[in-house]
Amino acid sequence: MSQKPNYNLALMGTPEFSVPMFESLIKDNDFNIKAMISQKDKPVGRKQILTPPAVKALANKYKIEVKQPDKIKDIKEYLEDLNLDVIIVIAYGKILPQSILDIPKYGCINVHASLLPKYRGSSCLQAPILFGDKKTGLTIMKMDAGMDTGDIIKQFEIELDEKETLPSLHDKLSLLGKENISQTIKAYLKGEIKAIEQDDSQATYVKLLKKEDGLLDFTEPTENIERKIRALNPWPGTFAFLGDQNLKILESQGTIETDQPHTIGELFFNSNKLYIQAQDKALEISKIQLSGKKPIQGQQISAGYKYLDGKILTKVPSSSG
RNA sequence: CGCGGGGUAGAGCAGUUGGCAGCUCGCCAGGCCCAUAACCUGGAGGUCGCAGGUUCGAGUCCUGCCCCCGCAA
Repeated sequence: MSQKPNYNLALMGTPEFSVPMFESLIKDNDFNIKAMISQKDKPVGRKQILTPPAVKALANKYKIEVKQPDKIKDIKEYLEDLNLDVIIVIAYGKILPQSILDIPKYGCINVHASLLPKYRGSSCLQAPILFGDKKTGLTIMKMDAGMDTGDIIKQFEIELDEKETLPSLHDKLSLLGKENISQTIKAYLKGEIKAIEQDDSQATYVKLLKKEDGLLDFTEPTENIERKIRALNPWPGTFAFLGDQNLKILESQGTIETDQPHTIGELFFNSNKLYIQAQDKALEISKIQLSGKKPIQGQQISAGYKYLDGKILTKVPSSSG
């Protein structure tokens, strides 16, 4: 097995999601990883500490050269000199121009966390939870100049759990990719798999999520709110306003039919559990965080926050608590 | 010096104009019950983040420091 690697690769990616898949490619002796390309270090947290992207630690571990260009075009010549067979792109965060896509001999291959052509775009992990889908998956595809429009090499499906959350789905798909990426790409490069065009008529798009997408509207059905809480935590988070302060709702449990009338958006306790009244039913809230406080859950809520009983959550801050 | 909230019993919180440190839960012991996350009785558990200052007296007022968190990114 002391063969020389068959293919020269460059890896492009940024967050934790890419790491297991990249590591699996790095460990494969058929691949020679020439470089890793990632977004620049970003300021993070209250103190704006410059933090490197997750893949950078991986690159350092395996002594792979890392480039973090302002603009991808800045490293065009660098990439051309690497004599690449293929570039693997996983959650890089930017759209690649045709001039870059053309560099590797076999083009660029992308791993996208949805069953394309469904959920093209940025929030493909959140979307299936948000819409209550039964299944989602990974698409490995050949990239073209459009956003997630390239020909499909192979897809892998998974079932969504009823309690699926963003982190749990993230980990499942990341692991699924880790197990399959290496052989799928090799099979494609050897010509054993033929990429198939996407059916554009079936395409749907999901936008990049913003902070305000996490604002909860209790005039919606309970079911929607419950999904939203599972789909949007920890980022961008789900919240509403309690007076002028921000109340994060981090986890919910089951729903109950309310015999007593409650106002929409009203918090109340029932058997020491906290509920929020939505359009049709009330939703049990099992983990919350108030501004300036740590997240608390379960019994601790009724222990210290009994005063929340009867308070109304609103979509806009108001001066009176 | 970006804005703001906070550190009090194992956990979550309250503590008015300075005057014996409290609440809910948990924990320990006992009781009740066919039974229980229910209920009753009793109990343990605190250097009130750290240091200094004002005062007859500081959780509370003043100064400095450490730590945690929300907004913003």
